[in-house]
Amino acid sequence: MTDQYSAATRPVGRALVRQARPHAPTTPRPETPGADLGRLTRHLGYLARRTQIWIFQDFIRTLAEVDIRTAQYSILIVIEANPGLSQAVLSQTLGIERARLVHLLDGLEARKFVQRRRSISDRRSHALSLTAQGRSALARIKALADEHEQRIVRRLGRKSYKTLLRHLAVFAYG
Amino acid sequence: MTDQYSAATRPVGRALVRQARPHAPTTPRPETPGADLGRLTRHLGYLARRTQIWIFQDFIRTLAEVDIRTAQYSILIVIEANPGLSQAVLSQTLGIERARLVHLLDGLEARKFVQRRRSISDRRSHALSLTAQGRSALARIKALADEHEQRIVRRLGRKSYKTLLRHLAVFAYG
DNA sequence: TATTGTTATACTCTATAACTATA
DNA sequence: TATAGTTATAGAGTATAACAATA
Repeated sequence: MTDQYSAATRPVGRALVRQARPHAPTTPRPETPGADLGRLTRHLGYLARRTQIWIFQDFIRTLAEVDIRTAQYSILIVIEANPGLSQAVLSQTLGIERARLVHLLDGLEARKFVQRRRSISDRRSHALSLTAQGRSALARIKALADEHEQRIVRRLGRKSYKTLLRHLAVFAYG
Repeated sequence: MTDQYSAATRPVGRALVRQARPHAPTTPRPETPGADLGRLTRHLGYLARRTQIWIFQDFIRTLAEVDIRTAQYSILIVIEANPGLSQAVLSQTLGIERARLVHLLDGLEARKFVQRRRSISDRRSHALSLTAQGRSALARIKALADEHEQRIVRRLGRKSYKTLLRHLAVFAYG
């Protein structure tokens, strides 16, 4: 499912609001809420959701120029770190449904960022790898992702940022 | 949009896996990933996303018996804290699109948890409030939500939990 | 029999536009 | 003109089932 406590996305830069891009942020802003949130502010899930939305909005805006969104980014990074891995393992690693992964990889393959080759050891599975073009694109993509991350660091302060990175790790691995 | 770095939901209790409930968790598990996540573990957005998914799964499972999901819960709580507020303000407060809010309120009204009355001051808007039945249901709902929250506290440890609550607040308000 | 990748379907949520009734 | 609530539609993401090829 991935339901929501609150939901929605947000415009930060005004230049991008009301843009042609489908699903670009335009919605009600989380900040300075018009009414009392009650006990929601005592739910970690609510805060995690608002945080995730805020960060993803910034990520998407920052990487709009290379037309890469979060799921695509995570796929490129994991393939880079594990060349030759199968779709099944990639699906398991990122928690993306294998059915959905098919379409995401179709898109990245059409853009010549990713290659699917038949595995020699198990001919049912595909060995995934980045193309030269994919590696080259990824350099720029990572630079933009770093820019994005630095914006978050500035927003939180380095100390708070580090603290969060450390304490949230339990949910992502280990 | 609300795109994703990684995505997906997860079964925690095995009893509920492969259940009839639509969109119940069944997907690949984040924990013990099969491959290297690379720099993803250094992105706060990735960690926030995995955290949100983990927590929402637990919330949905815990409140399945009262058939309340995260968005519905947040609406009930904010109406309770701000009786008489309008849909516009509720939308702004929670960051839920007003178009979507209409359907969510339709459902809660059909269950007699929520009431829409014409505002006297501005006849365009609705004054929202809980019904007696809604208040009574909310007592049970809150108890289950507290149970859920305590499970997160146990998972993280109270100190880590408190730290996260404090540091994530910046994204949700202020 | 079980797994890999694929296709298909249904449901949820997000983004937008257009409409009505009020202001 | 503008705003509140509503309706409708399209795009993204999630959950499932079923199928072909392979193990």
